[in-house]
Amino acid sequence: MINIKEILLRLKKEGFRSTTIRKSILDLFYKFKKPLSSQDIQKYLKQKNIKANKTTVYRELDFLKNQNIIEEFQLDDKIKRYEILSSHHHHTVCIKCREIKCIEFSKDLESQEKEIEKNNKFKIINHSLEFYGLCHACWRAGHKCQAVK
Amino acid sequence: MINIKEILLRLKKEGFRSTTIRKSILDLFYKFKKPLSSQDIQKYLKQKNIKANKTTVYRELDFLKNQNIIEEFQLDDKIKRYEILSSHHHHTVCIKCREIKCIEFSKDLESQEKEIEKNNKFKIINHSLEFYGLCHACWRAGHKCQAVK
DNA sequence: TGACAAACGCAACCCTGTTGCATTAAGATA
DNA sequence: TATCTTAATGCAACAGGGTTGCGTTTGTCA
Repeated sequence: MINIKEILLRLKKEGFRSTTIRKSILDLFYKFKKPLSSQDIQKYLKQKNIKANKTTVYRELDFLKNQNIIEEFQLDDKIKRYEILSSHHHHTVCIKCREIKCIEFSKDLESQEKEIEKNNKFKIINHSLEFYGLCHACWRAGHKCQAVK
Repeated sequence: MINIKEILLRLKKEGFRSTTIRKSILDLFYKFKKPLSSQDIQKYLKQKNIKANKTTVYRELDFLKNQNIIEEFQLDDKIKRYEILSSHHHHTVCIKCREIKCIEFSKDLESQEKEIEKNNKFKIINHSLEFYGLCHACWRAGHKCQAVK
């Protein structure tokens, strides 16, 4: 995984600038190592006393996506989330506290995908696979108070 | 798969009514046999000259979901989609024309899920798995004009 | 046929995300 | 270091999916 300096250098070579907001957003992705939404980022920047208009954040995320630095994906809500572009992986999502984690998932679906392509005359380019359930804390809490939405 | 009459009878027993809009929306799900969004339904109802306010459609979808008649899911956009609650399955989504199809997918992920649960201290309740790519028509068109977003 | 609550329509609203345009500032060049 | 170009930013207004409050309509049952 390349670091922030390398990213900024690469961008500089292509005529893009190294700004406070750009650096801070990259910092957040490297610090949290988990999917972040525009709202997450706006919140964290505010905490760090970095002023950034929401438009700027949306545009920066779009920019980083187009530069293949981060990737965008969707969970079971209407919020776009982003994370540093890395090897293909999946997520667990707690349906109670909404904690999202990246997980290892060795099993590849390649042979299945070939079959699907054949049976459905469909060229698969990528797939999304997310697991919804309860994180450890919510699972234990659930045992006590039972009600889980 | 139970039919519309049975559904309406069950609802009636629980004190819910059999209205034009409710019947029409169920008709659409049975007719199209594929995921529908609120917008899809509003469009089709209009075509059939059935007046239905968008609020009513949203509320009816929510109602049918709560009655475990349809289920809600999310793809890679901000639109909620619904389909008749049936056996667990997955979808192919054409990234060009946005055609969505339900597919057979025999391979179950159970053993993988057990491993994920153990490794991540996470209780899996369900998962989503969708395949994105090109349908037959778009794939062929792509061969001619090449550019695929 | 009247009464009651489920179903409905309408307007106003919320939230995530986008667009147009004027302003600011990074960083290359003189 | 001053100047210049244009990437980056802020602001206001907007777009689209979805929700809420509330008054009205209508299905159903006694």
